[in-house]
Amino acid sequence: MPESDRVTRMENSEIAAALLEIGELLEIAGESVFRVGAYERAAITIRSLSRDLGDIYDEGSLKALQSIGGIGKSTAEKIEEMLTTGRCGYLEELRQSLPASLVTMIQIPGVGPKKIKLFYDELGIESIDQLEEAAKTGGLRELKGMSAKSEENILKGIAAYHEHHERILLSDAYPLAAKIVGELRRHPALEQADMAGSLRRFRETIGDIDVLASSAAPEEVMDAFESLPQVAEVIARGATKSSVRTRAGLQVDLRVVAPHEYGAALQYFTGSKAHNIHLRELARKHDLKISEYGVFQMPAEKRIAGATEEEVYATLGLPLIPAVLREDTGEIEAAAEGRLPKLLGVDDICGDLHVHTNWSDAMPTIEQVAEAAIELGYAYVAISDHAFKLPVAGGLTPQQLEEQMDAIAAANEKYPEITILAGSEVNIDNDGNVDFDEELLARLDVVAASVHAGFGQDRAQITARTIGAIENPHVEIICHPTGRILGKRDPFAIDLDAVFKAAAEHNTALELNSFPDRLDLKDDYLREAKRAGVKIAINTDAHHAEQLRFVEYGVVTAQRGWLEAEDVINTYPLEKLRGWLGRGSTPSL
DNA sequence: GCCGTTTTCGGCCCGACTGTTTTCAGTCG
Repeated sequence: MPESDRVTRMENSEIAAALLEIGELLEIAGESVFRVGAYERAAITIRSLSRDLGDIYDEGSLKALQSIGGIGKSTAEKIEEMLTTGRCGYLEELRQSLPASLVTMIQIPGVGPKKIKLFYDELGIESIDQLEEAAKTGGLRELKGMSAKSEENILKGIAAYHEHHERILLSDAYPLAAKIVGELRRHPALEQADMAGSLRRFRETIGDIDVLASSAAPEEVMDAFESLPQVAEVIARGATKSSVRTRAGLQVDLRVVAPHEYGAALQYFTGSKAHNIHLRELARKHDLKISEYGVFQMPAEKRIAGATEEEVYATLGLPLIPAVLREDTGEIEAAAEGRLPKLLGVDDICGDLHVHTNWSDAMPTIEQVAEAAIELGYAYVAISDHAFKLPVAGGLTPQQLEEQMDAIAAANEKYPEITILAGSEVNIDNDGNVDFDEELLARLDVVAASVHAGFGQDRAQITARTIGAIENPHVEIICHPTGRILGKRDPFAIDLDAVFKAAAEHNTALELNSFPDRLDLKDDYLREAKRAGVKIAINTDAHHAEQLRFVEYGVVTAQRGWLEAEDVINTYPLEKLRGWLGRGSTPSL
């Protein structure tokens, strides 16, 4: 296919969005929940693909599309239409019968497809603003099943939507959740408490915080929970469950169960939804029923497990599946076949290969970086400041880089307990070349290269640039390969498949940037990279000494990508790392 | 709409809470 056509071709994210919208419109129209769910599942699957649907289609046409799990004939045909024409006739038809703006109302807490349909049919309401107006003027209470109370709740839901309809970063949610769990654990009536939900799975963004507790006195625990200083409002309260909204606008759900049910509840409450559905389907085939209360032998409903998660999985003949893997992307099959990965941990990390100092745009001195790295128990840390073609970040000139190498040599004298590596984060220009001449690059311990400009370039160009850097024998790591910033900037249109292939061939590592709003490469892509034989470097890109601790977010993301220690070059001891870098064992002084 | 070690048709995970319901629908996770 000529490049000019390729540029206009719909991308995975656009196709996924179209399928999701189809599902949402069908849901509002009152279609079967299974049909709706099929579109939703297809959209989720497509979002997690690292390969472009266009490439898959070019290679194997409709049949290749259908070989993707959850995509059948009908969806494959719609994808084909979108790829070849850039349009989806079925979606356009649906938009004729129902206004597309209705789908945004699904995001209002407490408002679902049935009510949206009701408001549209009876009152012609098509937008959140119109709904708000109707609720304020008492226009909804006349409708069947509605009252003044319902209007009040809808207004609350709209306020919550405006305040907080985007997911928040893992790094924002985690400390808050840890504090809440910590406070609950101090309560005398409490037996156990843990985070659950997407937070326990360490997803990169979090919709709400789920907390699970066990106690013989649930009322007391829920009272204590609702009295926490962070709580602004109690949304719902039942016998076992309490939902609150924090002052920051975040919803926190607490579920309190009996101690003997804790494992089943933790399993259920951790999710993901798709993992649980798959697990429960599997259970049914074994004449078992899994719920948050336990595992039951059917049809007698005899309870056979539930105190621990291990027990729950064991009833299906499975080992405990780590929470980070529970996304129904093959972990249940892998567990059954005894091939779950041996996930790496923070303790496996021996050093950080991408840290900035006050020589360029960051705060800490070389010495402060060294001390922070020593505190983390690292064997090495690489100073990789910006290079001169990025003047906005105070990039180092060749002269300054040489001076910095001397300063690093001096710091190595001062801190014998750690090896400070001389590195650089060079810029990949439009032709795939990088800063500094070969002689200078060769004298460094490690060179990392990044795309820092031209994010909007087309796929061919941005891919070619990156591959140019991968092929450069002096470049060992490609930093933040997709350039995304969560909530701010989309990934650029890079062909990761081609990048993985080149990186594997030239033995160039790709970075997992641990900055909480980057996490780039992301989990799904890490897994694809591993399959392609690519090595990963889990770096922080720290600009403050404290940010070296962001490595924890990188490690959990790596776990979600099924990575093992051997896949990650900075789990290697110094000599092995030097061997991999191919720069010999003589420090560059 | 998808899918198949009971099926190419007939299923599709399971339960809590709210509000307005006198037995349940809608929403949520």
